[in-house]
Amino acid sequence: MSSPTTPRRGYHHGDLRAGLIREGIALLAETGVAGFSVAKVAVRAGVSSAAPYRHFPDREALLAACAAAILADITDLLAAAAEQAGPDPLDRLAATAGAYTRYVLEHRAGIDLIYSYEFSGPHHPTVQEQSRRLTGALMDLGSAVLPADVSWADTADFVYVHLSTTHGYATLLVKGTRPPQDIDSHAARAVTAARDHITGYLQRLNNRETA
Amino acid sequence: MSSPTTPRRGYHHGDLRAGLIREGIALLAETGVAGFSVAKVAVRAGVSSAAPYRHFPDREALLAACAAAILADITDLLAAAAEQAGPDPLDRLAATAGAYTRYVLEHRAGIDLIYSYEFSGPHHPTVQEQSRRLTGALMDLGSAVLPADVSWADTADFVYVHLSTTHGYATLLVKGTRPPQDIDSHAARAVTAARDHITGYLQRLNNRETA
DNA sequence: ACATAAAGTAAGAGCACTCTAACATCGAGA
DNA sequence: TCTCGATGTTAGAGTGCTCTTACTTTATGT
Repeated sequence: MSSPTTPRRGYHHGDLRAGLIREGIALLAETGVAGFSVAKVAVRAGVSSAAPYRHFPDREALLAACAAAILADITDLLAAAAEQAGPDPLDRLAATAGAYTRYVLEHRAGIDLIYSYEFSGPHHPTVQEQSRRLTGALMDLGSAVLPADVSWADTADFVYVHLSTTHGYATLLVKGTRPPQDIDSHAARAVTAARDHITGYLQRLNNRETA
Repeated sequence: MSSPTTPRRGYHHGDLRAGLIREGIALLAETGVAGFSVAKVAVRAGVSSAAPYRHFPDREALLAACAAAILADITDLLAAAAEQAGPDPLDRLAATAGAYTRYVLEHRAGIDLIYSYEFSGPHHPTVQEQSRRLTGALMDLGSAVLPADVSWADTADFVYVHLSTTHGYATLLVKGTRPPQDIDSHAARAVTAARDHITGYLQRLNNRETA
């Protein structure tokens, strides 16, 4: 095996499958799901419009592969951000909001995809698996924040709202109804918003116990 | 069931413009922006595929009209929910989260549109105006919750996060990665999440002042 | 060396959609 | 009543996309 990163040296591409996913994600970032087409991805990857069908049975399979790749990237980034945030559980969970926001701002519309398609169904097991990885990671971080006696279902709700808050904030930012600022500033605001939600949640738990 | 729209009385439709918008919103709810087409909307409204072009210059104009109508509906619903919530400002703002969630769950994917297109630009003044109406209403409710000395910019941030949280929660629900429950229950959770964020935000303000 | 499979290409059938052009019908005012 | 503008209709040109078929090129194992 010689260098595996040879981009299109001759008739064969080298690693077209990975190239298509990469260009697919880039196209999604620019045009959203609505503007996605196998033909455009093929052009971007520098191959004929029939070539992708050697690697994916149809358009939906390529979309699913992109969705799975995005989910995997996000999960890795969130885990890394939590790791970098130090030992405090609240810091760790809140940090994921910053990483998520950063990713969404950098990859723009691609995010719609991972929730938008019916990829949650058993028809796309790869996406489903990556989705579970993401929620699993968040559940670990979330349960570390909450008192030990909080049920699994309540933890799931809590984590779900945390993800929702972050996702909503980041996606609305992308759509650009707000004055644009640098990514760092946006990410910091997302972390603050996440902290506010977490402390509000904990305070409510506390009030309930002392009542 | 030939008419969710006004039944045509003869050759002429009666109010095709409004019918197209209504069916456009319904189609968006079913297929999302990706599945939207003028032709399909025309079929749903019971007219030929050329008829819409008497009322809208092109596909984008019809989409914009749908977006504006959705925004107007949401704004009215949020205002009504706040009114019904009573006098307490926190109750009033939190109630908008429930109304928003309810609307999104009932209209499903249509929500993507109002943020997704570049309708924020000056090219679509109607959408822009409805968008301002929505944020204006939220700003009123938001500033009533916060202490009087909070700046306009900080209030805007606060309101933005409130909307983001709600939007994210509702849209993730629609995409259905969670076990489905009745709308009331989801709306109630959205209100709780909004309250958590609001109290967390207020607590942070308080801590800052007493520091 | 050579058969074979994997991975590309060119060409095109078939389809849905956008939008235009020319014509038909209806309602309303002179 | 009669005409005219608004609002429908049918027909179709043009575009772009998905996916198939048949062919070409390259990598690889024996």
